[in-house]
Amino acid sequence: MSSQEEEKKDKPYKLVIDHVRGQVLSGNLKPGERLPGERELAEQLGISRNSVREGLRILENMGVTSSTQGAGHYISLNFDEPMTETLSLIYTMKGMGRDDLTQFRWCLEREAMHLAVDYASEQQKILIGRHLEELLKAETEKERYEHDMALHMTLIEASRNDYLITTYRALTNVIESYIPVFRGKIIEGMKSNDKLEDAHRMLVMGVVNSDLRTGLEGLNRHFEYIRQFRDLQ
Amino acid sequence: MSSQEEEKKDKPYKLVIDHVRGQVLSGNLKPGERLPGERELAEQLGISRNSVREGLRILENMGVTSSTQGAGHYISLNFDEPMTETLSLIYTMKGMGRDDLTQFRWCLEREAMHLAVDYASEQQKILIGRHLEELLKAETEKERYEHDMALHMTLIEASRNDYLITTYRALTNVIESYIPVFRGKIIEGMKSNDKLEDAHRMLVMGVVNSDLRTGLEGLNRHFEYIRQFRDLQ
DNA sequence: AGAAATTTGTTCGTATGTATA
DNA sequence: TTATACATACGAACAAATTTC
Repeated sequence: MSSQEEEKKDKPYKLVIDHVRGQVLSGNLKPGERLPGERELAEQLGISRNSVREGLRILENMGVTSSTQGAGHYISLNFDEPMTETLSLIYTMKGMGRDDLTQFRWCLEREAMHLAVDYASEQQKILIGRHLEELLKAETEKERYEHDMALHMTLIEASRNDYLITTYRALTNVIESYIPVFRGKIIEGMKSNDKLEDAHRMLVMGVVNSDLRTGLEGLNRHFEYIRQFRDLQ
Repeated sequence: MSSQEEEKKDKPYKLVIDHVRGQVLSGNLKPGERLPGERELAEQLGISRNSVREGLRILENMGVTSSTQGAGHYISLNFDEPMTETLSLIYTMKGMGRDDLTQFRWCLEREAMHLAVDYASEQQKILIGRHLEELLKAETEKERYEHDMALHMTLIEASRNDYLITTYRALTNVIESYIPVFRGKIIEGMKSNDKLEDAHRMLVMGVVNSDLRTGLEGLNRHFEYIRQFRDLQ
């Protein structure tokens, strides 16, 4: 017998997710507000408390809700971190290629540069300049890596586009999982290479001076340089 | 008292996620392969079966694993759909703005165009052409919307960049949740507007003829047109 | 301040349907 | 067909933290 055309009875835990999503989207449930108790939800949805918990765990893991023992479940106020973790786990699990990742980063940073020259705050301009200084005088691999990442992240944040920022954060997490591979190739190369330093200088100068042309040129040099290492691989 | 510096005892369900992630990343567990039974996992990790289930549910929801009653849990072979749902739920819940969304789509499609003129397969060229035809002769709002989406999705897929494709798929889902709002404004406007039709024609022509300049021009006209509706809002 | 009630955290037990040999 | 292993789902119990009175 075919078992495909049966009525698809959604699994109980999905009821919870849909219910909460609906409440949030309808504005009925706002950030910071408390959800009904697990037992009450179970009764409302006609499922067991265990199933309710499975659904709530998923929401918690995505960063939509957070729970405190003894208190209850709440709609999250700031759920960047768990969201980033979930996103990056998804990307990582899919096992996508590094070339695609680099290409995608390039794309996002280019867009960010377009926006950053218009929207970067004074504070962000100062910050990205500081990251550049730190990067140039860094002495250990780890320092270089961290200031490099911080510099690029500041560029992205200066775009003030939430999708851009969120997506890039997740990519950064994915890169971390590649580090054992990347480091030996790219970071080591960064050590004594003037080209990369110049690229970073131009990139930052573009943001600070709202000079799109210079910023994009720096970005291009930066990724052209990285691309070399791909070709050697 | 500060409660930040306590030993962070990971919640039981996180042990499951980390365990599976580790097994997948180490190559010890490959797509299609079966996980240990829930009871066995519970014993291995020293937690209860219910906690194991919570962790597995999260992985299932992200599309990393799938389970069949009676058989067991397996590493997914193709987990695009659940992954997309999770991604879009995250985006939706974060409640990001529509302007940011449009800006981000523009960015992704521009990059896709750059790649598509080089990498689009013959089949994809035929497909995107067909979507254009269908779009031009569509009569209902729903038809127009669906062919429009399919056309843009084909462009993205022609880029052959997994990150681009995955991210855009999620965005498409987010858009669906905006439809009640969008439809009255944009789709209605599409009905009798030649500018948008021309934009789509140029866009497709660019992909089919590997003509980057034309493709980008079509893309720009397309999004410039959409931008109008933002300003009116 | 303290006790009681409420709520989540975690586990165990059990009944049921499904897949597989 | 039968037997076994397994996931599914529910219910109950106790621990731990919080809130409330």
